[in-house]
Amino acid sequence: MDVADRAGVSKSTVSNVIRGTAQVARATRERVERAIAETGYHPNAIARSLKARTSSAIGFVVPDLTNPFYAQLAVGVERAASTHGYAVLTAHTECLPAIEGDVGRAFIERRVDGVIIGGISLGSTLPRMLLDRGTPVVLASLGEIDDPRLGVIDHDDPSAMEAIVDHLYGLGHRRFAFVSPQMDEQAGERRRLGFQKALKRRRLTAVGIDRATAVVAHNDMQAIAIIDDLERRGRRVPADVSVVGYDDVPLAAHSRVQLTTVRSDAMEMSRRAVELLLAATRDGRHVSHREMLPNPLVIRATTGRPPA
Amino acid sequence: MDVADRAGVSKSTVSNVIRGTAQVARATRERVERAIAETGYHPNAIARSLKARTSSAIGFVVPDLTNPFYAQLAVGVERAASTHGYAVLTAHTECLPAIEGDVGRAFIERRVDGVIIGGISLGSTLPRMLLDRGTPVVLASLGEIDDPRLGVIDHDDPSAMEAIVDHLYGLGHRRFAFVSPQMDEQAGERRRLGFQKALKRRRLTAVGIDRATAVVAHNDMQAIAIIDDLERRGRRVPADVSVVGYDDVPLAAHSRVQLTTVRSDAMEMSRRAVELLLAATRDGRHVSHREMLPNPLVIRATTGRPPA
DNA sequence: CTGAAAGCGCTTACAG
DNA sequence: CTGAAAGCGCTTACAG
Repeated sequence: MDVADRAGVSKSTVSNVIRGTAQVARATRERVERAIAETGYHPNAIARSLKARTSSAIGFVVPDLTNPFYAQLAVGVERAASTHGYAVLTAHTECLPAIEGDVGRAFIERRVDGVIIGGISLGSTLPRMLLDRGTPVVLASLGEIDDPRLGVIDHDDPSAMEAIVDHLYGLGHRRFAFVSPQMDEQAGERRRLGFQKALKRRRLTAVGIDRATAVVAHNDMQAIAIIDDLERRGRRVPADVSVVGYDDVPLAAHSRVQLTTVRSDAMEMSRRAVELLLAATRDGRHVSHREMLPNPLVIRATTGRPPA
Repeated sequence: MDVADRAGVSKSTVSNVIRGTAQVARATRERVERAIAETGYHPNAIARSLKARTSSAIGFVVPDLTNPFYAQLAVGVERAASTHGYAVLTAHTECLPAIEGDVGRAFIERRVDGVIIGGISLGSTLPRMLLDRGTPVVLASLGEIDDPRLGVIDHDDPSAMEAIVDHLYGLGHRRFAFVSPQMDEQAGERRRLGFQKALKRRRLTAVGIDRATAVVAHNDMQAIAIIDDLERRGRRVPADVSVVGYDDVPLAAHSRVQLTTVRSDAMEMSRRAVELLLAATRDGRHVSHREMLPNPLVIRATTGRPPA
């Protein structure tokens, strides 16, 4: 109204020039533009959202931003979303069901147009809660949850685990341990299962970490923490124990780390996730689409022959 | 309206029971609550925001989420904000002025109730842009920008730099180099200045990294990258070159890294930042308050005597 | 204790 | 080409 008064027009006209859609006489438009500049007016996105019934915001739920893999996912999501004019509400859950519930409620109340989930607790009800309200959701990197409405961008964890075990077995290892994530993560379960299947195929069963000559971690950050722990207790990596991670975070390639791991492309993953999500949002439907990204084994210097 | 019809009351009454503020007869309240449960109704926060003229959202701008220090800052901000019922809009700027401008505009249009800035470009106009519109802002960890309306939670970078140089000088180093951040960060400048002052006090001037026996990096991630680079080129740390970081990210304590650095407490920093910001928001004023957090030197294994 | 009315700041047919 | 009117889904005095 302030701008309208100053330009001597109605607020409809101001709206028309701002959105640039309707026909507005040149002189009128210029007067309005001048008034906008003079008043430093910025349209109120909240009012626009209320009317439009879309928030132009998406939710992003992540267990732990402190893990560089998730941080990269967050960066990718934010970058892709903002390119399309969407804001992103980030929620840090630590895979705690109570927090996941709160987050779901908050996202629903704020009417996010869609949600990208980077990781959730085992058996989480969050996706269904959202889906049932008509909010599209895509899962990035956390395994199949069985709902056809979901979008899923994922890796082939079982194959990756097979490749890891194959590599280690070829080196001569026979005593393997798997280290699950600290958090009760959905994805953890699937990797562990893949690992066990790969062992079974070779008529092996997992042993405790202290008896193992090869330790497979759920992700890189954990592998790096395990190396720290082993070395503090006087065991050398890889001379005494081989360690394998998962994700290929930037640090994994560092000269002091040189972690053998599985490469995943968080940037590409999040880019695709946003793309699929926004397409669904535009069409007012669920994503209902799944795709796999390649995740090759990267052999570096934390794996070697077992001690004789 | 749906809930109201089902409960046979007006929407005013529904509103009253939801907000729990006005007096509502027991029987009526129960009918309404039942109707809410049956319909799975969730209030529309957008409409509420429009009416209330507050979004219950804060903005968080960060140069690079991939840096664990910033990731921790983000976690702390999100955790503290959600505790108070605020959502956080995260924006990743890479210290690019163009992006900072876009972010500022987006935050203003979305009417965030305040913004926390973890890092911005040198000479950024973002804080003023926000402040001038009446949006409170607090700067975390990036040095003083001269505006009394700002909230500032910071470290004493000059003292930390003095402590670093003192440590190195005591070890016998005389040829120092400083490595600025890749991004054109505000904070980088101040640390560099502190570093130079500390050298000057000892009648020294900085040399290039290849001639230095002691390298001081703007932050840990950079220090870690420098170690990688040096070691790939055959120089040993600390036998040939000492390296010091800044931040004390979790990784700095790792057995394979053991980085000498300056401790900062991102969690505490962000907690305080949110606290100050929300207090200002509630009172409809700017923060206008600054405080320093301690940042002691942590001596680990990347610093030692210079080669003879 | 309950509800009708006004208003938050926009957008969007529609009439002129 | 321009503006009056209705409506998005809430909240909030205020009357009854």
